[in-house]
Amino acid sequence: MKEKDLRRSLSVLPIGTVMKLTSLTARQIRYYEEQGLVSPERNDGNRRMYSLNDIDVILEIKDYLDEGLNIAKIQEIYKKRKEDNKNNDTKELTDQEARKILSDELLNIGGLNSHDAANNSF
Amino acid sequence: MKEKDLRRSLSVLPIGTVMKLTSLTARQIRYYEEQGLVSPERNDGNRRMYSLNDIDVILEIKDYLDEGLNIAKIQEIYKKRKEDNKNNDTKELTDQEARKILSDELLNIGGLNSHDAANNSF
DNA sequence: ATTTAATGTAATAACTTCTAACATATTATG
DNA sequence: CATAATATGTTAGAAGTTATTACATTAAAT
Repeated sequence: MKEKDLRRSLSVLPIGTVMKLTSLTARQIRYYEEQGLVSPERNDGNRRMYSLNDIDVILEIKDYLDEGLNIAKIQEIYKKRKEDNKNNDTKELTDQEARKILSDELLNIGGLNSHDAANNSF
Repeated sequence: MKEKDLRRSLSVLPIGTVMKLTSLTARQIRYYEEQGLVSPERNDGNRRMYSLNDIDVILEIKDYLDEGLNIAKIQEIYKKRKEDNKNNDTKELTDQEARKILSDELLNIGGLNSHDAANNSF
């Protein structure tokens, strides 16, 4: 399920959309970024562009805050989570996976646009 | 597979994103709309907002044009397709489906925002 | 009583999109 | 061939959206 991951990490949503999807204000969303909890990409005009993964993170932050955690605690959670992932990333990448990745890279030279992009369902 | 359909029909992408994703100009994208081939929603500020389904349609239009079809032909294709769907929509909705829909409606009172929305993966 | 944390608000600049109109290039048709 | 139609380009001005920065405010912690 590689394409799904791709989809979910495409940065295509402007902050206004994120506001609607999360019921947060722009101020809040930017503040969480300021605190290192999200890192949206920027388009050529310096506008923040969010991915579905970003949305998930933001909704999670919202939940934690609703539960009474403060930003500092949430930062700890994410730091810990990142370390846990480190202990997986290196192990996960082997054999079949490596072949798959190589193959994907070869197939995707030229970027998102060939006709196949359509059938990727985005 | 109801949530996926929901996701795919959420109108959250501004035209700039659609341009990047399709390699088309704003002029082209608006022209296809003018010709009745796509119907993006509008946000409160009258900006077009596209869904993933819209993107698929637009990419399909692009393909047809590349293959040498003109807009008129493409319009016919979509008209025919719409009629075919009519002969399914009424048949498809039965039994299990109906129960599922009812249940979904009950669970979703209040809209997109409750905590569950996060776990819906958007 | 203060400080800190999270969010609100305001101002200004820059970016993005909208509509409408006219231009152009390519294809179709008499 | 000449003309009409199709698809797209370009431009201009208005309006919507987002960015940054700074100051204000409310609630919680010390």
